[in-house]
Amino acid sequence: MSDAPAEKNAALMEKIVSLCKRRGFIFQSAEIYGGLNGCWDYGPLGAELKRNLKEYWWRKNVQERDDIVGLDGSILTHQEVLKASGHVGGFSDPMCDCLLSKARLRADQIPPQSGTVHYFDGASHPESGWSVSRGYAVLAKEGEDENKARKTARQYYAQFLSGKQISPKALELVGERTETVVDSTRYNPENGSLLTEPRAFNLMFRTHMGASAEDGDESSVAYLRPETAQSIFVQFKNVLETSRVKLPFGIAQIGKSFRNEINPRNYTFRSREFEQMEIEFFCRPEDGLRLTDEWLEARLSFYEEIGIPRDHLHVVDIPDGERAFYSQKTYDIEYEFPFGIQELEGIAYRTDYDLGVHQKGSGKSLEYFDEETKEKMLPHVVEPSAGCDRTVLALICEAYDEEAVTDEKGKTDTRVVMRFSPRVAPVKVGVFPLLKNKPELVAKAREVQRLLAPHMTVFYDEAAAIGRRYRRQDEIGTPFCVTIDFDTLGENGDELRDTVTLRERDSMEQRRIPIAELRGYLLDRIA
RNA sequence: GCGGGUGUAGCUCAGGGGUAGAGCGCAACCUUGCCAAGGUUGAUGUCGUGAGUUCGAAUCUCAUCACCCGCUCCA
Repeated sequence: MSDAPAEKNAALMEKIVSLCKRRGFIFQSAEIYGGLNGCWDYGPLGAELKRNLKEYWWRKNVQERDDIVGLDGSILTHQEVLKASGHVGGFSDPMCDCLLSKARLRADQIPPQSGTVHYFDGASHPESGWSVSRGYAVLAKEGEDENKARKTARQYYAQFLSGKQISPKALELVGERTETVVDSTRYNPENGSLLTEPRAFNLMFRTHMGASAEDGDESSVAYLRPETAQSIFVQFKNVLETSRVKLPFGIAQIGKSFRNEINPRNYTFRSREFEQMEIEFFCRPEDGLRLTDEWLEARLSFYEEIGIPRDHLHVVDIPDGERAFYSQKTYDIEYEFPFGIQELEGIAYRTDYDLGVHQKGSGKSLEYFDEETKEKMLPHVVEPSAGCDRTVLALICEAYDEEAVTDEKGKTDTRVVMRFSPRVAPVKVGVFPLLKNKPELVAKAREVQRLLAPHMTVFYDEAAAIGRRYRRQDEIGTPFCVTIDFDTLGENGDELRDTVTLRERDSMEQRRIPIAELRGYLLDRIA
């Protein structure tokens, strides 16, 4: 694969990041203090965009359905919840790094090895007077040449030469001694090099409840939730008893989750603090697989409705062996980001695993009683789990467009347009007086602003030339602009009195519309 | 976590041991006029942060933080 498209995409991503900052969509968290790794803040426009996404998701999935109810659970999570769910035990993998090759290995996957360990204190190069003092060890497996271990050690010490023209072969090893070991996992099977101590990568944020809790007080430990799903399972019984819902039904939640990602990357895509939009849809076991397919379709339609076309999405049917052990079916919905095809949402049929572990963990029955069949059963669950910030980023990437426009004089320039669906666009309409030094125009424009503001996000702008104001709105994706001119005031006849210019973002076309029709016209197009 | 790169005005970037630069943008004013128009005026920086070297550091050295690329990781 040529790297030209990759460079082009990196440049595109940089333009998007730059626009997001310049126009107030996304800022780096704590920027004036040097930034906080993996954390981002949404500026005025980003906040509107994200709210529009969340509100539309909630409206479609909760308010417009009678089989899904909402929940807003606490972020601080009881440690027993996450022990039962498997996060406390299974959410951290001890890792070792090879001191020589820098390869990273899972500590629990290193095969035990036996042989002779050669320890060294350091190395020197007598001719130049260079030396390094640093402990190191190499395992020579049974039957292996011990000179190979020394060669490996010289390669290790050679990395400290920092640019000096000295061959590793010319290094003298210092303080060699040997020891026989059996079934050690401290050495890289590939090259015998010593590994770093295994370090646990706990991906959960741990904290202590209570202002006077001590760090060592295990009973005070709580976690910031790594997913919103757990509070849904834990509150399953309460929702069931208070909502009069019957299978199949869902519980939906939008909220922040936290994961100590080893390496946050790709702008807001992999953040340490992020927002999820999750549904746990409970059902009978026999309906699980069918509902998983239905949810996939429903979710693909949703993305289409917010302006992400289906042909920019990829559905991955996660094969056997790659799914979580409790899942019988998992689809990933991926989007073509400039930095690669990456996951937006996972739709997983999780069987009765979650309710099962919490029933066991809490000792409380989470069974559902079916009035018709008189049977008690543990519901299965299908989980459409969407990344809110990832979807916002996808909306931004999808909307970004550069268009060459040629004016009457034949001069060409580039118009940057965020082609947001009007449904999610942070600002719905810009309202401008043609000239700001004419009080009548300003007064009329303010009147139009007041007329529309209760119904949609309006941006009033009187600064600079009218063309510039249009372009400014293009860059933040405002789908419509309204300009009040002297015709509006009736200077050119009663026919045009109280009409305005309505300019459409994508086509740049203008039409004349009476102020009285404005509200209805716009509302029809932004719903 | 490793390797490489970057960090100077809101943005894009130039500069380089001796008073901080450009373009664009931004703000104000003028213009009866609709696609980044023209004119006049103006503001903006701990040169990422901290230490060291130096008479003097944005510039050299070290550390640190953040971002980007590649590995790695991603229940």
